[in-house]
Amino acid sequence: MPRPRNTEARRDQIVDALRRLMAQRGFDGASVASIGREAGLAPGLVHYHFDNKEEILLALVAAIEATMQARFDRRLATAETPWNRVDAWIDAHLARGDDADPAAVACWVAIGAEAVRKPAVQAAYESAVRRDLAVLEPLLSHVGARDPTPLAVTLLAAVEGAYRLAAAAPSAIPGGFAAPAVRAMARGLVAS
Amino acid sequence: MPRPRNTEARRDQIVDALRRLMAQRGFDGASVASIGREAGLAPGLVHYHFDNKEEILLALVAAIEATMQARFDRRLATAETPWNRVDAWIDAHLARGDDADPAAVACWVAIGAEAVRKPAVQAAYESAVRRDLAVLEPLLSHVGARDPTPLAVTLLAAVEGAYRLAAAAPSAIPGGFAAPAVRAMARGLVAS
Amino acid sequence: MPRPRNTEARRDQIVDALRRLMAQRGFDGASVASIGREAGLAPGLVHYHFDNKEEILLALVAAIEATMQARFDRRLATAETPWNRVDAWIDAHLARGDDADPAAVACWVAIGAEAVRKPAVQAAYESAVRRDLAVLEPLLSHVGARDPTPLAVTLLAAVEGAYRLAAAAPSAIPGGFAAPAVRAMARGLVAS
Amino acid sequence: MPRPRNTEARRDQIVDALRRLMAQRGFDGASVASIGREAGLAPGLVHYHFDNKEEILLALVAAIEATMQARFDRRLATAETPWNRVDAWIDAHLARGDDADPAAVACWVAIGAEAVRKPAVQAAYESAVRRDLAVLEPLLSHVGARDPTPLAVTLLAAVEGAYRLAAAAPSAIPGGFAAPAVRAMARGLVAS
DNA sequence: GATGAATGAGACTTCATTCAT
DNA sequence: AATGAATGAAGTCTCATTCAT
Repeated sequence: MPRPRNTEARRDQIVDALRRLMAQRGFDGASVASIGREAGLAPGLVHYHFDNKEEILLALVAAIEATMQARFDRRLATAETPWNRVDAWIDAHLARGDDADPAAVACWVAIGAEAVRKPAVQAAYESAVRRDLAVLEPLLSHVGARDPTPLAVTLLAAVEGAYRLAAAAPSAIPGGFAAPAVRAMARGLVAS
Repeated sequence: MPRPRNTEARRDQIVDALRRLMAQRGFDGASVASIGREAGLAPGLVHYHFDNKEEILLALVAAIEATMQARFDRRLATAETPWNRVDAWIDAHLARGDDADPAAVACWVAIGAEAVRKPAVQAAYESAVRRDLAVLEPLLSHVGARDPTPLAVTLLAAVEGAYRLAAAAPSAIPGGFAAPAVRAMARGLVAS
Repeated sequence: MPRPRNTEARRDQIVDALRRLMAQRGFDGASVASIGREAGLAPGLVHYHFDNKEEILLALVAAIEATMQARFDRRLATAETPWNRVDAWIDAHLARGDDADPAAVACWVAIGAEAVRKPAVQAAYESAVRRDLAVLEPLLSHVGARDPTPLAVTLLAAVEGAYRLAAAAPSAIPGGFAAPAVRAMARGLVAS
Repeated sequence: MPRPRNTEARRDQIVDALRRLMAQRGFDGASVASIGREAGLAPGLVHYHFDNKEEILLALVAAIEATMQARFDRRLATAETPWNRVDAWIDAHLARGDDADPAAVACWVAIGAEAVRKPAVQAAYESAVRRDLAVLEPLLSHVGARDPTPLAVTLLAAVEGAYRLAAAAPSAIPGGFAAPAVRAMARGLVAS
């Protein structure tokens, strides 16, 4: 009578624990033991489900990306005009609402820093960036952008920078500035 | 006949060593021992000149900020029109040239991540952000921006995001896109 | 099939190692590494079972106190008169015999010194003192002491001082003087 | 033109700084640098006047002993009867008044602990004990003690124990109990 | 699958002591 | 005498990872 598999559930628990811890303490600050504790698991179990700590981080990158994709899909479903679709992309990334996830934003900032020095994380981060740009570029073409690539990169840069400012300098910037500002920016760029 | 003080020089050496190491390995990856080695100093000497590792990081934040300020001042001296001055600000942050400092960019990305969880670093980072905005806002007013604050924040976000993409996803984005893109963005935003 | 817990046994091993080392070298002289070595454990294991070095010291205070209590209980069982019981208390603390523990005496001297500057140790030491006095006072009442509190404190002071002299100035005082001297002292004090 | 000697004054400054620091932090807790700072001297100067840290401690033992001797001499000068002289000895050690020195008491407790493991300190401590006993024994003879040595040791033990309790368990014992209690004890012992 | 102990390297930091000036 | 930098060993503690059960 084999014991029922629960690997997937366990992995999710662990990844979620890392998300919570990393948002507050960064990656190095989240010890494997603390991850286990946060997930309600015995210390040794973490390494049963993941080969090493970096694997958990990579799984977290994928999880955050998937969440973001889902947010965009929900908004895209009700978008009717080409500009609505661009706004859906912007809002999926920046709007504050029920499905906003400040912990994920803080994690994403930390993930970017890890990507600088860990090749595997850099690869995952770059894939995420590429996929995001691949989604955005056609939307920009449909609102009339002639050379959508640099435009998309610029919008993404603004998004990533807004994350950083929100997470790392919250009291130096006005709250909620990002989504409308980037919408305006998109229009300005397309017009020019 | 007291030994002459050399603390300032030593501190600079140490801060510079951290800059080099942190660009490749992040803050946690740069051990105090490795900083001493990189600076060519005996292990115990680092803690003679700095109380703890975080102090070195704070000194590095100040140093990078000062460097940036100097780059801007150099460009401002030759700027003749209001838009020249805005471009001077953008180029000081983003242009690639003799005085570009990729290591500082990578450090800055790591510094933002540390700011999320270390109050003292957050305070230093926020101060830097505030000072940068205080420089930029009047420049934007002079090119006709009516509400310069959110505009300045948006430009700064784009700059910070460009740093992140350049450091963490270099092969996913075109090199050198940032300065011209942000110039265009500034014009589009002011016009709208 | 979880690994069986052995924390209690390990903690005892560690506390015992500290007892041996501290008797010769004091608390600061007993490094955590040397404690692990003395206990026959891997270096990192000490901090798995104790959060920090002070915790080991507190456990040692409790262990020494328990040993002393057991010595007293053994003697009390055969004491028949009220004065026998007072003598049982004195001998439990001072008599030299099979169950004497010179290492514990040396440790106790060091513990008193640590108590001066470490609040947690002071609290533990004060508790031990209070419990000891609470045991002694009724015994003194039964031999006719009218105001037993200062009397008990004085006897305890003599005991603590005898420890100090025995451990710190062994060749300046006659060996074995303490128990009979304190017995005589008790009689003299009660009579006066 | 040789610079005027000030070695003695400097040594006193340093010893006094150790007295203050050691009372709060113990011997290991008083770093040479902190001693220099407390004395208002440059760090390197401490080792110019003392070969090593232990030498400072030995000088402190001598200083405390001398202070105690002076307190006794002052009281002895006004003592008229043999019991007055015994009381002068007790009060010099225990009475609380203008010339009481709680810091010295705390230091003395720490010194006893150091004596357990440092031969040179043990030697100094034993000398002090011997000298103290050599002063006390004749006084006890004059009040009629037949075998003054164990009696003197017992009184000294009570004094040393009172120091310990006062410094390490201040709130567990009544303040000011010691001097009268030891006076009573002396009378009880001599009578028995 | 799960548990919790075990391992050993390495992190930051403190410090007594020495030395150049 | 005096100053303050320099040295290098050692200390406490953390941690990713492995292992026995």
